[in-house]
Amino acid sequence: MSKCEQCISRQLNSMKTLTTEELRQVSACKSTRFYKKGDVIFDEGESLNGIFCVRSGVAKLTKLSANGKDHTVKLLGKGELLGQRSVISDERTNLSAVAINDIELCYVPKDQLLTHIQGNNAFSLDILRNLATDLRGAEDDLINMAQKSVKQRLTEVLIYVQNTFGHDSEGYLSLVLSREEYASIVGTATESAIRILSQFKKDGLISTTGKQIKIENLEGLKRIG
Amino acid sequence: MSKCEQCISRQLNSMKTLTTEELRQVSACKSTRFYKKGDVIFDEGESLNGIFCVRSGVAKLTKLSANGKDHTVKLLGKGELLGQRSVISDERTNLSAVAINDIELCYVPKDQLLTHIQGNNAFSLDILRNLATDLRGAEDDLINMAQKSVKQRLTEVLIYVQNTFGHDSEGYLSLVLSREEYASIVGTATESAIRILSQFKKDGLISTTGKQIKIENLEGLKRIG
DNA sequence: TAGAAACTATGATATTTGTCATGTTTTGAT
DNA sequence: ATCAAAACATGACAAATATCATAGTTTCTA
Repeated sequence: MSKCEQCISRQLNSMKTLTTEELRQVSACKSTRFYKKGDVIFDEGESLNGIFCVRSGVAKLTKLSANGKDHTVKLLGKGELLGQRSVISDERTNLSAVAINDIELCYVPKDQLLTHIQGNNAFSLDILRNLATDLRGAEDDLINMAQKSVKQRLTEVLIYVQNTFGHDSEGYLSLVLSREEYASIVGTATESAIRILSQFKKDGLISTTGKQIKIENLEGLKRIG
Repeated sequence: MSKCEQCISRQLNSMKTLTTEELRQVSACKSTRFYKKGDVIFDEGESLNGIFCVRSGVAKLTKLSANGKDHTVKLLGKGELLGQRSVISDERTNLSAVAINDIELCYVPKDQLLTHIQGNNAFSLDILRNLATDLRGAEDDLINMAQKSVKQRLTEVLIYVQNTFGHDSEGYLSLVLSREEYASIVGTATESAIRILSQFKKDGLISTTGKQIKIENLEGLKRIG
């Protein structure tokens, strides 16, 4: 099995502050897990005994609402950690994690995380900073949700997906999401998301080939947000 | 000036994990500040050189939107800390803090906070847990905003205000907010908030005397949320 | 305590968004 | 390659919410 010491993802999160010896310990007890598109990694209300680090693929954090739909709170790509919040505050998860495409995760047991938080101040400080940043992001999202229209929010998500996950040589967004998934992120009805994307096509802001989306006029989109 | 060692508010936040000696240090360099209703404690985009701890009164964190209205993200009462997020991640604030009524705050310089985070593991772990809890709260709020109606959100805010800040002997909510402030918390137009509260009155769920609000039928309200 | 300013109230109307229905296209498994 | 399932598309309509206008009430201050 591959070792944490050589893992590139590590550079992207708090693990980068661990010492060689600490990394060796993590490496020794971590396990790698594979999930297919649509697989549930953990469910809302579960107690986690460890955290997950994304090696490849993309996951989403979602919450089921009263009316049966679910809302996507966050997308997570390479290097990002799942479940650290629940493990740190020792609560059950308030969100489910689902694989958006085939995904490879490293699972690190809870006690490893907690031990190094206790023992390595740089590590805990880095996690502290990450949480602070996440919190700021959540506040910003909340305000967006409260103050912006569905069209504006969808625009921002398109730009975010391009910036975060990139596009292929032809310009199509590398991360392919269904209209339903876009709706779940934006917090609207699937039909509304479809309608707005159709309008964007007519306006020449985007083009599509099946589920694939290509941003044709980034500046035009930005003008909406 | 009063000392931190005897401060009751301390019990309510991470300061409770500081040692006697650490508390003495904090106490030695803290200052107490008074603000009147409506005063700005700090502004969106400011760099903070310290954090604030609420001794008495209530503050709100708000963000100005493009259309000139502002959205209230959080209310803060006795013992709660303002600005810790910005100080920890060493970023400018993304929110403004405003006094909702006359308020007394303790100001603790940044370096005190950071020194004790570095030096006292229990302290930094407690702040970590608090941030994790705040993050969960922000995620829950985001989902509420996305999935619930204005009426449901307003109901929840009324119940929250009663549970958090209590009511007087006659049952009126101790924290008096204008309809505009309720609208800003809920994320709606002031007229919508007024209309819904009027409806609640007609339905016997609440009663009002001027700006004062009294919950008459808690169960009825809960049935809406 | 009078008067101004702020706040509350409510109607009329416009806009945004959601829901339901129905048909077409794309995708993926055999 | 074919077929069923999933996803996309669009119209018609309903519901929720915002906006504008206007008037009454409360609060605060001089």
